[in-house]
Amino acid sequence: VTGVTATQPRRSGDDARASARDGHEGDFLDAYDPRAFPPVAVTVDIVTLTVRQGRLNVLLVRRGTHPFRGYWALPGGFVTAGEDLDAAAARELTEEAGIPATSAHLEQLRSYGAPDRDPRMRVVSVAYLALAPDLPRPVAGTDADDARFFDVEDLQEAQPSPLAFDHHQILTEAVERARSKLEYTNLATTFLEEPFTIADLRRIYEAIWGHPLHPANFRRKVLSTPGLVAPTGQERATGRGWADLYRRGTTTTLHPALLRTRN
Amino acid sequence: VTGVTATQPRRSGDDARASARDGHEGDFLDAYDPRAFPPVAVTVDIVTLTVRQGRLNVLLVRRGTHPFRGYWALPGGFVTAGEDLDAAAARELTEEAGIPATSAHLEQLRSYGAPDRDPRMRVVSVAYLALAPDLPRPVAGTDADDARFFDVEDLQEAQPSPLAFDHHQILTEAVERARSKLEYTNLATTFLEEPFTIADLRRIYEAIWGHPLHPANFRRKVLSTPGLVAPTGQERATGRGWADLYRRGTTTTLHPALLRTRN
DNA sequence: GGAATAGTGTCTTTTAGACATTATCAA
DNA sequence: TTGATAATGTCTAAAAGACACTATTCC
Repeated sequence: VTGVTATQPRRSGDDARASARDGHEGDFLDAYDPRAFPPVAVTVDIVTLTVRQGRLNVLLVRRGTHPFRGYWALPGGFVTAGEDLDAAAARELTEEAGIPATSAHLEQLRSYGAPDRDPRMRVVSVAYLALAPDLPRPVAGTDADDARFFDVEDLQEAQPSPLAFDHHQILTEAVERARSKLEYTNLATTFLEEPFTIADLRRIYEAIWGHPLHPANFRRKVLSTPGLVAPTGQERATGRGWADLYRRGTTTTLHPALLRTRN
Repeated sequence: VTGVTATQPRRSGDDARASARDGHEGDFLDAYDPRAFPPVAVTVDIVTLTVRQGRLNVLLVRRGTHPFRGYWALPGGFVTAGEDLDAAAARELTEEAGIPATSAHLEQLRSYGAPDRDPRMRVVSVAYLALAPDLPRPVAGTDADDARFFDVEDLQEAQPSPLAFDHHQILTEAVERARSKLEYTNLATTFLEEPFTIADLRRIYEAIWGHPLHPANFRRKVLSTPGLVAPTGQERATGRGWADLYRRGTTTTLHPALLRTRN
C-alpha cells in the first residue's frame, strides 16, 4: 500500500478558489494530507570550489549505485525532517566533503527541479556553493579514489561529461556565480589561509577568472579598496624577495568593485 | 493508511556507505520507496514587481484560509507532478497574478525551507522574481480586493508585517536582487512598454533604487552604454517639450555597468 | 513670465590600464 | 649574470559626477 500517488493537489468545494490563490492550499489544516501534494524528495548538492596549484578545482564523489553508476557527482544528500536547507548543506559539506563548515563559505546557489532529472523519482535539488582553502582534507569514511578534486576547466571541456544528473549545468552556474562574486565581495580571501600575500590573492583571482592579471595594477586596486585586506606588518620570504603579509579585511561588499577586466 | 512518515531516509546493508555519499540514496532503483524520504511539499512563490506612479510595487493576494488567514501573501502554489520549476512559476504568474508570461521577465530567486515556515507541514518554496510593466491587469477569477499591488516601501516599514509566512524576507531579498540586476543588465526596460523615453527609464531606476538620479548624467550614461536602448527616430510630446523615443536594446549584460550610485 | 523638462556641452575627479624602475633572491 | 618576483611611481584614457545653458511647453 503506497499512500503517495502522483496526482495533482486535491481541492474541494468552497475552498477551491481560495486555495488556488493562496499558494499553500487550504484543504488541510494543522495536519497534512499526504494525498494533497505530489511526491517529491528534496536534496542539497554542494559545489565545493578550491584553488590548487593555480587551478580552480571542484570536489566530486564517485557514484556506486544506479543510476549513473561509476559517474562522478556533486556531494549531497537528503534534507532530513526538521532540518533547515542551510543546515543540510553544512552537514553534507562536513560529512561528505570532509570539510569543516567553519573553514568554508557556504551560500545557496539555486534549485534544480526538471521532472526527469533523476530517473527514479521527482527530486528537487537545492544547489549550494562552498568556497574553501586548499586544506589537507580529513575525508571521513571515503578513500581517495571515491572523493577527490577535479580541475574545473578539464571537466567542462570533457566530452562526454563524466558528471551524473544535471551536475554539469550546476557546476557551470556555480563557477559563474563565483566569478561574479569575486568582483564585488571579499570572497576571494576565503580561498586562502591567513596570512597571505597580495600575489597569493592575485593567483586566486587568476585561477577563477581564468586569465592573468597585471601584478602592479592588481596590487594597487586591492590596496585602494577599503576593507578588502588588512596589513599584518609582517613579511614572508617568497624565494624572490620579501612579500608583505595580509589578513582578510572586515568589509564583505567592495566599493569600488574589483571589476573582472583584462587587467 | 498513510504511506508517508516523517522518518529519515532508509538505508540498508552494503549500500549504506555508498548512499550516504552519492547524494541520491541508492536503496531504490527505477521505482521509488515512499518511506525513503521525508514528506515535503514544493511550492513556487512569485514576487511580482512593477513600477506604478514612480513607486516600486509588489502584487499580493489575500489569504482566505488557515494559517495566516486575512494576511497578504505572495501568489504561488504547488509544483505539480511532471512540471518544471520554471514552468510552475510561469503558470502561477498567469493564473494567480493575471499577468501573461510573455510580458514579464521571470527568474528564479532562491529557495526557502525553514522546517517551521509553514505550520501545517514541511514546505520548501522556490521563490521567483517577476518584473512586469504596469499593465491593465486582467486578473482571472480574483476581484480587486483579493489581489492587488502594494507599495514596497510601505510594506517593508509596516509594523507588524502584514505578510504571511516568511514572505517579508522573500520580498526583501527579491527587491535587493532587482536593485542589483538593474546595474549590470537591461532588465529595467522590462518594466516599460515600448516605446519609452529616457526619462521613463530613469524613473524606473529611481523607483527601484529609491533615490533621484541626475537627468543629464543618466541620459549620457544610458546612451553611451552599447545595447541598452535603441532609438526609434520618433518623438513624444511630454507636456514640457518633445522627448526622443527608444526601444529595448539587444544586449542583456551591460558594459560598462550602470552603477547604483548617487548620480 | 515662471516653472518644469528634454537635450547638449564642458569641466573636474576618480579609476582603469599600460608601462617603467628598483630591489631582492635563485639558478 | 640572467630571470623571476615584490613593490613603487608615472602617464594616458575612460568613466563618473557636477554644473551651465538652450529650447520647449504648461501654468
